[in-house]
Amino acid sequence: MAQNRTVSKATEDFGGLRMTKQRQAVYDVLSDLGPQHPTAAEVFVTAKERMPSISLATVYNCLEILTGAGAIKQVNIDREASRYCPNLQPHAHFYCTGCNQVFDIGLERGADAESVWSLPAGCRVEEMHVAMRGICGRCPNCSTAAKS
Amino acid sequence: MAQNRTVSKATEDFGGLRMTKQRQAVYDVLSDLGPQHPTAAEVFVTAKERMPSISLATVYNCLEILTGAGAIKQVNIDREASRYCPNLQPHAHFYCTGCNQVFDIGLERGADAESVWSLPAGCRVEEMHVAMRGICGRCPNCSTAAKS
DNA sequence: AACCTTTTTTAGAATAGTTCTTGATCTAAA
DNA sequence: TTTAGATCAAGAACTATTCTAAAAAAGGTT
Repeated sequence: MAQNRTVSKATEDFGGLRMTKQRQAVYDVLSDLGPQHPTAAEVFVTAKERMPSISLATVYNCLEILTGAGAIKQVNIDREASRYCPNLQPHAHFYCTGCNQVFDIGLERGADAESVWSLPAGCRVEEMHVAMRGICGRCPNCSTAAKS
Repeated sequence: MAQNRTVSKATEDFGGLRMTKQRQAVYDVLSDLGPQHPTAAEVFVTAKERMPSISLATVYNCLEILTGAGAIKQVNIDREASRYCPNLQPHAHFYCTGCNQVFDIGLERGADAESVWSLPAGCRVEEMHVAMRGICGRCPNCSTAAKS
C-alpha cells in the first residue's frame, strides 16, 4: 500500500505549508493507515503512540490545515465522524454496512463523474463528493450477504 | 413547485406507515419548503407555527420515520446539519457557497451515475449520495463570482 | 363507553464530534 | 538575542442529534 508515495512523503511540500513535527506526524499516520480511512480519534491514538505529547485538538488542527492545503481529503459519510484519506486521485467512497469499512473506488477508464449530471448553465463545480453504501462482498460476512 | 405532488400529498401512503398528525405536518412542511432543503430545526420552526404543541424531538422522530419509510430523503453535505428533501427521483445536490443554498441536480437523459465508477465484482450498492460544492451562477452574488 | 395494550409525543437530559479559548511554547526573522 | 507571529496543549464550550421517562393518544376488545 502507498508504494510510490512512501519515498516522498517525508519531504512533500504542499503550497508553502510549514511542516511542523505534529503535522508531519499526522500526515505520516494517515499515509500509513491510508486505506483504513481513519477518523480524527483514530489518527490521534496512533499519533500519540509516536509522539506522546500530541493533543487531540492538535490532530484536529493538523487535519484541517492539511485538508486546506490539499494534502489530504476529508471524507464525510452521513453524519458519522469525519474520516481522512491521503488519496488525492479523484475517487468515490464505498461504505460497507457489512464490515463497517470504507473503500476507495476509482473512476472507470476515461469516465467523468460530473458529466452524468445535468448541471444548469453557469454552474461551476469546485468539489464533488460521491459516497455509496452497501455490501462489499469481500469479507466472509459480506460475501454471504451479497448472495441473498 | 411540487405541482403534481400537492394533490396527493395529504393522502399518500408509505408502506403502511401510520400517518399521525405530527408526521403529516412534518411531511407537509417539507413538501411546501421542498426546494429549500430545510434542516430539522427549520422544519421545526414552520411546523410549530402550524401545530404549536409539536416538539423538536418529534420533528426529528418524524423525519427519521419518514426517511425510513422512503417518503423523504435525508441529505448530508459535509458535517453540516442534515437537510431533508421530498424529491424521490435520483438526483445529486449542489451546495452553492455563494448563496448558501442547496439545489437538486437531475441525471442527464439516459445516464447512470453508478456506471462511471469502477466497482469491484461482488460489490452491491444500496444507496448513493452525490454532493457538489461550488458557485451556482443564478443569484447576483453568484453570477459575478462565476465570471472570474 | 370502559378497559387494556401499544404506539407516539413531549420535554429535558445526555452524548459525540468538533471547535473555541487561553496561556505556553516554538520558530523565523531582524 | 529579542521580538512578533505561528503553533500547540488542555480543557471548556458548542451544536446537532439521540436518549429517557412519563404523559397522551390511538387502537382493539369486551
